[in-house]
Amino acid sequence: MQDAKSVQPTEIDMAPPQPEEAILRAAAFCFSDRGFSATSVDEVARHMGYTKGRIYHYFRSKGELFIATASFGLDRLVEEVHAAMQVEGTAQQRLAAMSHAHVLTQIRDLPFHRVLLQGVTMVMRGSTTPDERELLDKLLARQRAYEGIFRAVIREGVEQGDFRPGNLTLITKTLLLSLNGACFWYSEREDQSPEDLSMIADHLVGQALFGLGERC
Amino acid sequence: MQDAKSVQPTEIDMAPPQPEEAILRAAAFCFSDRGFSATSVDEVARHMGYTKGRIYHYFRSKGELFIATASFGLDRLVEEVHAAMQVEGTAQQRLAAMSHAHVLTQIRDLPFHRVLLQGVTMVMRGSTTPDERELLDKLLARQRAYEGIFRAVIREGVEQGDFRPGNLTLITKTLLLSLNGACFWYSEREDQSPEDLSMIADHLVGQALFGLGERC
DNA sequence: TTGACATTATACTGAGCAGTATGCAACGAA
DNA sequence: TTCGTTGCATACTGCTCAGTATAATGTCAA
Repeated sequence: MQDAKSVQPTEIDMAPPQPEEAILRAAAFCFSDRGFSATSVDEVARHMGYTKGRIYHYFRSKGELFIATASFGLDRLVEEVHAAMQVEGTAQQRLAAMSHAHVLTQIRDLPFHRVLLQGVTMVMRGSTTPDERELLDKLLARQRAYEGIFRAVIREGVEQGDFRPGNLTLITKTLLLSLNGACFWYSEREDQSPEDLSMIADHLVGQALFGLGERC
Repeated sequence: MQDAKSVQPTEIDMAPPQPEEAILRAAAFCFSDRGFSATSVDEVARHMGYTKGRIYHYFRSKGELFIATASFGLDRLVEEVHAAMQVEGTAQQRLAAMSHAHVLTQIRDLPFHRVLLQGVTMVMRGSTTPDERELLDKLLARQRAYEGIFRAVIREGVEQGDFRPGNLTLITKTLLLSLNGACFWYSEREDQSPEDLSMIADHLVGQALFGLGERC
């Protein structure tokens, strides 16, 4: 019927066409649920209704799978926040837009972002191959760069008198931690309409930005 | 020389007199460093220069050890914050004192509090004996109660017009998460004099309380 | 001195798991 | 049709680890 070949399936449809992404989703679910060490590769495979062979066909090790999963989450954040920071306005307004995008992106694909936070740093001490080590370093560098985007905008806001001055690193880290709240306490319960989610995001952004001492 | 028996060794001296506490400290270090699942009981024992036998003499399982470790941290928080909330003054002043105590207590025994946060909830899904389950439930209940103390004071502050109103649960969770920042990014580097620590605590408390919209 | 109990080490067992080897089916190209 | 290649499943291996059994040592009381 449809010419399946002509339409490169770029985005997420009902069934993920790329096996890689299906694996990543299963991995995100399991890793975020039980942690890296407590999750077995067999478990991830079973969660998709497949077996280990499939995973090791696409990923070289459990560690690589973990890093790829976290990386996937970070990709989404970078995309969305980069888009959001293009809005015109004061540093404060841009920071608000970025924060909003950050929270909404996180909530949309919560498992990935839980994995990303789950101590990419802590979880994989030692016991990593050089290959994994390299991937991990790249991921950490990108994470720092992501944080740097926020820091730059905050600095601008401080210089423009929108925010009160202070230790920029501490300010940034505290802001982002507040924004990450959903990763810690959010659980998809009954209702949770898109409006609810937006409300939660509004609240988080509001309290986090208030913490910067905006427009007082 | 000294009559060792007459002086019940209540507090932490150079060498912890209670084997339980020595074990808890080693466990806190290891668990916070590599996570629950990735830490073996042998590792904890080696970290003290002892062997597994010692640990299993005092704790019935690895899970119980983990819960006891987290519990120990929570005990300290409850003690200190209860003391701090006795200060006279507005709700805002009491909350500030409590927050300060919270942060300083955390930094003083960081490994314990990292364990406490390390997803007491997430880390131990399934695979727990009924005994462990019961201990875990008690711990979680106490954790909720601890959060409740903060919520009560915040509510009071809102009623007195010190803080802007909003979803009390979200406000409380965001406040505490901000205060917990040190558990995520603090690393004991070179200097770190008591003054530095106090400065960090001041900053965290300041930004977190500002987020409540105090005295605007 | 003896016996009961507390404390710790050592040795062992069984289970779970990461990673590998191999086989097999489907598919496209020659 | 045949052959190579991709995409998986199945079976196996070696290791790590929680928990246990046992023994050795110390301590205190009678």
